[in-house]
Formats: sequence, C-alpha cells, structure tokens
Amino acid sequence: MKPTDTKQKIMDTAEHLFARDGYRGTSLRAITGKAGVNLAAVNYHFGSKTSLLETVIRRRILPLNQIRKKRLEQLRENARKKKKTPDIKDVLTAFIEPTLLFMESSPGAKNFIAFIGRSFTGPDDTVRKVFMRFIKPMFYLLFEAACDSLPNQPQETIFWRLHFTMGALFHTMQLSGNVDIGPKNLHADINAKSLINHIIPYITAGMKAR
Amino acid sequence: MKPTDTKQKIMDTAEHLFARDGYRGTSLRAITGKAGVNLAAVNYHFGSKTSLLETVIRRRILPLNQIRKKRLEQLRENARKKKKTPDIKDVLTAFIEPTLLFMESSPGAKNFIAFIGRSFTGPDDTVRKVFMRFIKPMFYLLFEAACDSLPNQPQETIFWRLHFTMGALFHTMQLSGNVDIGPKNLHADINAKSLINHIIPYITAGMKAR
DNA sequence: GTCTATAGATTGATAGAC
DNA sequence: GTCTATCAATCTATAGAC
Repeated sequence: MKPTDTKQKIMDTAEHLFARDGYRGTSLRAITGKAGVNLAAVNYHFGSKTSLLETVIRRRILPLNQIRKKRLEQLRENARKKKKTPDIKDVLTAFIEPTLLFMESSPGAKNFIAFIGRSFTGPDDTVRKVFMRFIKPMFYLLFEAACDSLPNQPQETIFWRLHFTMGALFHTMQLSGNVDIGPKNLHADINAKSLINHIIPYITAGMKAR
Repeated sequence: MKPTDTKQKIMDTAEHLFARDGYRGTSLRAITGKAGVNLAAVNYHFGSKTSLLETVIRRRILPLNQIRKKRLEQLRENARKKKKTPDIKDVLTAFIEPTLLFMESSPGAKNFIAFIGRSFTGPDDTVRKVFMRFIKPMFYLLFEAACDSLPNQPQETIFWRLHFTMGALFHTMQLSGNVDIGPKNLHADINAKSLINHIIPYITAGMKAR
C-alpha cells in the first residue's frame, strides 16, 4: 500500500465517521479500524486528532468557498454593469446552489456536507472553531450582497433573516450523507436538485417578507 | 442540605452544562463539581447519566408541549367555529411563541431551550432519541394544522417548508441560554419578544411562497 | 443520604523494534 | 512507514464505611 493510500483512507473514513457520530463520538481506533490501517498511522501522518480534523475540513472547504466566492462576485459584477441591484433570489442561489450541488460531486463530499450542517450548530468548540474560521468570511460576502439586493430593509433585519436562512440550510445539509441520520427515512429522495428547488422559494420569500 | 436540594442542584447544573458542552462533552464529575455535590450522588438519585438526561428533558418539555398543544387545538377549534381555515401565521405563532417565550420563564429554561436547539441537529443518538420521542407528536400536530391552513399546497411542499422552519427555529434557539455560544456576541439583545418579531414574518412568508 | 476509594473500560498519544 | 505494546488520563458506575 502506498503511503498516500493510507493517508487518503484515513481522511475518507474520518470524514464519514465524523459526519455520522460527531468528532467527539469518533475515536481514532474506530477510524483506523474501519480504514484497515494501524492506529499509530494517524499520529504519524497527521500529528494529532485535531490536526486530522482540520485537514479533513480544509480539503473540501477551500474549493467550495472558491466557487461560492466566484459566483457571488460574478453576480455583483453583472448587476453593476446593468446598473441594477442584484436580485435577492440570485444572491441566495449563488451561495446555496454550489453548497448543495457539491454533495453530489463525490460520495465523500456528501458526508462532508452533512458534517458541516451538524457541526455548525454543535456544542463542540474544537469543530466549530475550525469551521467558523473558514465560513465566516463567506457569510460576510453573502451579507454584503444581500444588503445590496434589499436596500430598503434595515441591516439588522437582513442579518436576522440570513441567520434563519443558515438555520434552514444547515438543518437541510445534515440530511445528506450516506449516513443513517434520524428522520432521513421520511425523505425518500434526497438529491441536490430537489433540495434546491424546495429551499430557494422558501428562503427567497422569507428574505423579502413584508 | 435537604435531599431535594441535591437532586435539584444536579438537574439544574446538568441542564446548564449539557446546553454549553453537549451531553457527551459533560462528565458527571463536571456536573457534581460545579453543583458542589458528591460524584456518587448522581447515580444514587438518578441511576445513570442517561437517566439524568431523560429527567432533565422531561421536566421541561412536558409542560411546554402541553401549552403548544393547547394553543394549536384552540386555534383549530376557533377556525372550525367560524368555518374558516386557520391563518398559517397564527398556526406558526401558536407553535413558536410558547417555545421562545418559555425561555424567559426561568434562567434554567433558557439553557434548556438552547439545549433543544443544539440537540435536535446533533450527532448524539442518545440525546436525539430522547428529544425525538417528545417532539415528534408535536410536529405532526403542527403539520396537520399547516395543511389545513394551506389547502392549495401539496403536502410534500408543506413538509419541506416546515422542515426549513424547524431549522431556522432550532438555529435560533441555540442562541439563547446564559452560555457563551459562538456568534452570540453579534446579537446584542437576545430576548424572546425580539426573536419572535423577527422570525414570524420570515417563516410565514416562506410557508406561503409562490 | 453522603462520602471515599476504586473497579473496569476507553481514550489520545508515544516509544521503540523492524 | 508500519507495527506492537503501553502510558497516562479520563470516563461511568459501584461497593462499602459512616
């Protein structure tokens, strides 16, 4: 087995188990056992459990953030050219569509999306801090774009409504993944396209309310 | 110290720490240490950590569910009398207002509300199963009432939109509590009335969309 | 009912042979 | 790079004196 294989296997398995059982609920022994590698390999390749977590997160979130950023910037650029404010629906779509589509880019990505959804709300400081670091800048980009789109709404209102939107999104993201999570069986077909078609009209109406 | 005091202290402290650090992240030593009681007292009074969790949850959720149920039933009864369908805004308010107002009924309740918000999405089977058992019947009541209010929407759409609504609600609930959770500092004043005023228009518009 | 002491299991991390 | 063996810490739970 090539060294890269071992490293990769650990990351993929960790991603899967973190999504299913949480960071705290996943022991290094569970990861290495399922991955079929030696326990000591984790600390050899990653140094520590925390470092493994960070690597797992970084691997997926950097490319994802790049796509989201690009789409938001494109949207504002187009609007500037036409001298119009961007439509709030388009702003929300630019942020959410890549996020949910991303889960179909690979089976592992599905787990990762579920992991984000659960972690952002979770009580685990270690996990949330890592995610926060990567997601906060994206949220501010989204906030700015939303303010452009809704110039008549007070910023506090926009902030709260984006907060609700994130809640709806995260709660939806944690339904994805191969892992058997709570109420998943109630939703027969969870695919990105269907999720997008359901969530976009809801949050668009919510952002525009009154 | 009276025996009831010890029991009460354990429950209050557990509620606080469960909300802040999660069920898994809270050890019995942390609870008894902060409560100023002996470690063995937990197993004497409650039998096990799981049983303590269940007692902590049951204590708050039974009265809360009773209020929510009463308000939903009252609403449907009134609508029946007037031979009108209940307004979806009133339905959502009947469910959400008691939930968020509840957090101001006592300092402990605040922690509890935060705990619900975090647990429902969390990866911990032990916690989610207990909550599910209590919350599922309430969700079905809400679902029925929402279907009455929106007779022109397909049930699948209503189901998904209630899912998003729960996501927004849970994400908001976890901001409450005395505990210092992530982005709390961004929200200067978190009080039930303000939260209600922000969330009701958002989710009402979302449920009605298109 | 409350305490000390400890059993019994699991954890992340590491030392050292190969 | 991979393995075995193990350390030191932590956990829930319990036995038994008072």
